[in-house]
Amino acid sequence: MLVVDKMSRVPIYEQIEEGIKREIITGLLKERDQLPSIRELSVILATNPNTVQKAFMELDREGIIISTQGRGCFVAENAVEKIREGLKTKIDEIKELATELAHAGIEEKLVFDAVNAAYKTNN
Amino acid sequence: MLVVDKMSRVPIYEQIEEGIKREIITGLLKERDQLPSIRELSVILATNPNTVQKAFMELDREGIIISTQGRGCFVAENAVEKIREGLKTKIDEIKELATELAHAGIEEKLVFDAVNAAYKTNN
DNA sequence: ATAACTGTACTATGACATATAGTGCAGTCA
DNA sequence: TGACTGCACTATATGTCATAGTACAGTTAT
Repeated sequence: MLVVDKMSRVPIYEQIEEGIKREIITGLLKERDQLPSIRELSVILATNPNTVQKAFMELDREGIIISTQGRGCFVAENAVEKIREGLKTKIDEIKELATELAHAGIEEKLVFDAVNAAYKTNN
Repeated sequence: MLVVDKMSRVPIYEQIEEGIKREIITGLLKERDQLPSIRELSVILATNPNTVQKAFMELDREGIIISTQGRGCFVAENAVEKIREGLKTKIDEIKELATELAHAGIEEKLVFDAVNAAYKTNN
């Protein structure tokens, strides 16, 4: 279920983006599926339509959803692949964090364990 | 050498914080060393003294530096340890990122390789 | 004591991002 | 035609960040 945390420091529109991506990745939303309308989702999430629109515009720009005036928004054909490509930048983020930890003298094993734990509990 | 990127989305005061921490971790700044004064550093970095002050206040709050009125700011006795403690939260960040990658079906090996590369180039 | 340095504490301002509110227009479809 | 859709605006409020300036208090060397 898609939820947003208004207390979070990460912008609501980004939370919506990530939430949609997650639902697509987990298969809760399938390719070609229709998304709830902007107005509808804004009611569900208790946010402003403009905020949802911003999230959808970004997803459209990334080619993850296709929005057409009058019809609605749909999950793109190759959405999963697109999301996976985007996620690879997260590997760079991990690399950056790992570099800091290496500098700080944190043992590599601790980092490996963390990664392993993440993968063990999500298969 | 401590530098700040004014174009970055990460606040200058945070960049200064991280920069000081890095200089301490790498041994460029040793415990009990005196830091440049707020005004001096603001000139070096071409920023506002208030921005440097904000960074120093935070570092003082974390117990990484000791600032005393009239004397200056000094690297705390156990600064390295304090920084290392703080860095362990970065492991959690890695864990979170790895979880997303796991969900997305990115192979664990790619993540391991990234971590390994980070450690290989920083020993 | 004085001067010159320190950190610290304010106020004020501007820039910017985020979120909200409201209105209107154009496309789609039953 | 009517009810929905996305989309494009303007306007406003808020919060964070950075800058600018002033002032005060503590330390140190002279």
